[in-house]
Amino acid sequence: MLDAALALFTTDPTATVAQVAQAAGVGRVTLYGHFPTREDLVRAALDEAVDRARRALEVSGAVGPDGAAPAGDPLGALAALLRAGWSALAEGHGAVDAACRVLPAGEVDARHEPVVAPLRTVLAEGRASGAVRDDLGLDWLVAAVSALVHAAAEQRAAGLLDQGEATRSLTASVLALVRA
Amino acid sequence: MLDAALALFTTDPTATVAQVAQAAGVGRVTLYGHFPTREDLVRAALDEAVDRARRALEVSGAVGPDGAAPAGDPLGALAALLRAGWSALAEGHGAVDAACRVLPAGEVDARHEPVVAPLRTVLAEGRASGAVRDDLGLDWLVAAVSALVHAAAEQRAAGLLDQGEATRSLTASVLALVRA
DNA sequence: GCTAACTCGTACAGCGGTGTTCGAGATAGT
DNA sequence: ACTATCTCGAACACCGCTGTACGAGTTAGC
Repeated sequence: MLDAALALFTTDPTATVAQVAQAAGVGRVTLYGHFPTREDLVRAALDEAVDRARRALEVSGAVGPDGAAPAGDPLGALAALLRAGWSALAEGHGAVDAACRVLPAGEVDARHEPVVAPLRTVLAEGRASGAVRDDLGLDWLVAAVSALVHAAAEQRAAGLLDQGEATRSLTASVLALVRA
Repeated sequence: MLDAALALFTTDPTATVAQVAQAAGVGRVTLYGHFPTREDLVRAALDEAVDRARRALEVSGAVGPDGAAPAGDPLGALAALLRAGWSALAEGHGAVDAACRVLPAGEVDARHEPVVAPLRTVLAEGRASGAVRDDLGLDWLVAAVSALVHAAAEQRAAGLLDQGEATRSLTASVLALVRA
C-alpha cells in the first residue's frame, strides 16, 4: 500500500485517499482501517520514504549505521552519498511534498532528519578538513543541496533528464557549490 | 487587491478566495466581480508578480528593455541580476507556488518566461565567452539557479536568513555553481 | 435629485473530499 | 464446521470551497 502511495504522491502530491486506494488495488474503507486519517497515511508514506533512503545509504556503505561517513575524503563521500541516495530520494520526494502540505513544517523537518543528518555531517567534516567552503552557513549549504536534489528530481520526473544525466548534473553542481 | 493576494500567497499558496478578500479588506463577492474565478485571480497574481520582477530588473539596469544584459562581464551581470531581482523574486515566489497548483505546468512556465529569459540569456552569453561552465545543460543550469533562488526565498520567509545574508549566500552559491 | 456604477452581507446550490456505518462476503486458524 | 479477522461496495452525514443570486447601501457625476 505504501508502495502505491509513494508512487502516486511522486506524480501528484495532492492525491486523495480514494486515488491511493485505487492505485493500491484496495478498497477505500480497508485503507482507512490501516490509517485512521489521511494525515496518518501521509505521515506513514513519509516515514517509509525516509527509511528507504536511509537503508539505501547504509547498504551502499556511503554512511555507517551510526550515520557517520567514511573519513579521509569528504568530497568523495558527498558524491557517494548523492550517487547512492539519489534514486531513493527521487522516489520519496513526492511524499515529502505531500507531507509539506498537511503536516506542520517542524514535524516534516523532524521526520526528514535521518536522511538530512548524513548530509550535514559530511559537510561539517568537509569544512573541518578545509575541503568545503566555510564562508557560508552550514544550514544554508544543507538547504541549497536539498534544493538541488529536489530540482533534479523534478527535472527527471518531467522527463527533461534521464537517470544518468540527472545524477551527473546533480553531483557536478553540488560539488561546485560546496567546494572550498 | 493583488497586493494582498501576493502577500498572502507568499505565506500560504493555498489561500482561498475568502481569505484573499479578507486580507484585501474587500467583500468576497466584490473580488469575484474583478476575477470571475479563483483561477483567474491566481493567474493575475502571477502576472503581477512577474511584471514587478521584470520592472525591478529594468530600473536597476541589470537588463535592458529588450532583455539583453550589458556585455563584457557575464558573471558580474549575473550577480547584478540576482541582487536586483532578489526581493521581487522573493515576494513573488508564493504566487508562482500557488499557480503551480492550479494551472498546467506549461502555462505557468510560459508566464514565468519574462523573468527567466534574462537569466537564460546571461548564462548563454557566459558560456559563449567561456566564463560559465559548458559541461552541463543550459536548461539544467537555469533550473538549478531557480531552485537556489527558491530555497533562499524559503529560508528568508522562515526567518533563518535575513535579507543581506540571503543575498550574499545566494549570489556566492550561484556563482560557484555556474563558474567555468 | 437622479442615475449609474460600485460596493456590501447574506444566502443559496453544487461539488468533492473526509471519515463513518452497515451488511455481506472471503479467508485462515482450530 | 465454526469462528475471528480481514476484506469489500454502497451509502451516509459533515465540512469547506466555489460560484451565483438577491436586495440594499454607498459614492460620484450631471
